[in-house]
Amino acid sequence: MPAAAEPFPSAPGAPAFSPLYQQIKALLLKSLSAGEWLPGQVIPSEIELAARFGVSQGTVRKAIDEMATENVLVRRQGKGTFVATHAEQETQYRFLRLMPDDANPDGSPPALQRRLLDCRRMRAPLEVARLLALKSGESAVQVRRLLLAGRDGELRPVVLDDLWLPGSLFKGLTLERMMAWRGPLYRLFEAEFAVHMIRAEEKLRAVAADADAATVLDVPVGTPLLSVERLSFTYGNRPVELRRGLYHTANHHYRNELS
Amino acid sequence: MPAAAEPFPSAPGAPAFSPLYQQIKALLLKSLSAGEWLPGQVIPSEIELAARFGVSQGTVRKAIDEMATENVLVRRQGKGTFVATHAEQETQYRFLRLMPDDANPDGSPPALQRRLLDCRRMRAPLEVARLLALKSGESAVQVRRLLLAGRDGELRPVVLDDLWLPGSLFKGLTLERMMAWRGPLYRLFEAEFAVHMIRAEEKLRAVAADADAATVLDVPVGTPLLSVERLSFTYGNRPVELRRGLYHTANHHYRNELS
DNA sequence: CAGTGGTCTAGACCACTAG
DNA sequence: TAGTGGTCTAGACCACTGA
Repeated sequence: MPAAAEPFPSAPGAPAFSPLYQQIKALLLKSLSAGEWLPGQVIPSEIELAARFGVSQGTVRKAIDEMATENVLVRRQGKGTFVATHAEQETQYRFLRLMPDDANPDGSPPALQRRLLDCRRMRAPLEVARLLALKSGESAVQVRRLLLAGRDGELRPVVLDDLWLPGSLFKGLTLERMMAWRGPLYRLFEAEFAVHMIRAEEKLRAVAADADAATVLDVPVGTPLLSVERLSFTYGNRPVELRRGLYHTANHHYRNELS
Repeated sequence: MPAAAEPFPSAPGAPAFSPLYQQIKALLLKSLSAGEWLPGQVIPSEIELAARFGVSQGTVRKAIDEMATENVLVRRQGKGTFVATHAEQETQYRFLRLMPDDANPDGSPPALQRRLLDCRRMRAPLEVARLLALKSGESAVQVRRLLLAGRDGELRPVVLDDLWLPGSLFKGLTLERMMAWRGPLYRLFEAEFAVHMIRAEEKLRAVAADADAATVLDVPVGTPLLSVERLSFTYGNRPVELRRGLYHTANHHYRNELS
């Protein structure tokens, strides 16, 4: 048995009186945000972690259990515990709650096509800077894109998204880079910019399509659209993306579960 | 120690090969739906339950843990484990995600007033019967009500709700009964009709206000409204309420968390 | 087959609540 | 003080994966 770390008689920088498994959880999150284990990769086994931290396997297990229910880690029996990613095909878009009206619950993924419209760097607008916790004057990357659904072979626009990202974190991000990418944008962000979205808060509203949105979404001006304002966070509750989506909900809806 | 039940070598009606704690969970749910413990009441201690079911405390604990994260039970250290209810003031409306735009996250409750508009019994419309799993021709109760928010002392309508309930479950439900009730409707349903909503599925859309909704909500015809269609379930995944809400989202929004 | 997570147990001690 | 849930441990065995 290695000369494992002390069971934290007085934890380093931690709240000092939190349960052991919470301290373990914090340490695991630290390793995750430090990039010790990348999205999609296995983390060490429970036994190894228990030895490393000098606690019992049960305590490590409880820490991992919580992180698994938070969708930060994914357990796979017989294989190991993995860092959650936005790459898995089962949940094509992990954060997109849009469903076709005719889909059976928990059925097939929406199967959407993406069309990138714009990507530019700018000084972050005041509101964007505030929500992303940027200093005034810092740069932001703005991306505009469209999602289209196949309707009897013909594609119809369904979602118009405007994204703002902290310029400092997304240095090499260009339209070309995104156009060449297959798969979810969040996966690109993980792979190329080491920015991993783990949580998001959304505010939903009904709004009327303005001239701009109406043109892009191919609907009459004034059409009711579902406005979805999303603030996404990475490890440590750091906001790293602001997104405003306009959903045309004629043949789709936003699905939610309450309990 | 009582002559506790066998550890279910071959479970009675259960899936037979599920983990013990899942069987315990099923048994607890059976007791809950049978009304052995009512919303707001304490259930027996973990030690008692362990004895009753003939398993270890840890196994009961794991069953209760899951039911607590599903918001079916609520643990309170030092006091016991309680059946969840819609009565608690902290979560005034447990299933209502509406928030004032100016509220700080996780802040004060919306503080809404209720105005009941209508309550009638009828043969369930086809679509309602289908979603509530009623036989054709069965009766349903329809309720229409308004929620209003205080805007500088003056009340403005924010939500128009239409509810459909299975007539067989809500025999004595009248407009007068509801008007006399203080507190959430779901609490009334628990207390008077033994119907406890534990889970719901919602479908959200943006729609234009028709003449009817426009009048009641005091907005121009065509105003974009957030349509929230909710199907609520009680124990055993039994659908017991269909609700269609129209939210005026000029000064409020629907808040959601993703992970 | 070895290694992983998943289940289950038994027992110790802590933290909180209430009489 | 007694009773509750909360934490932590150590060890046994099972179920699944992949070489």
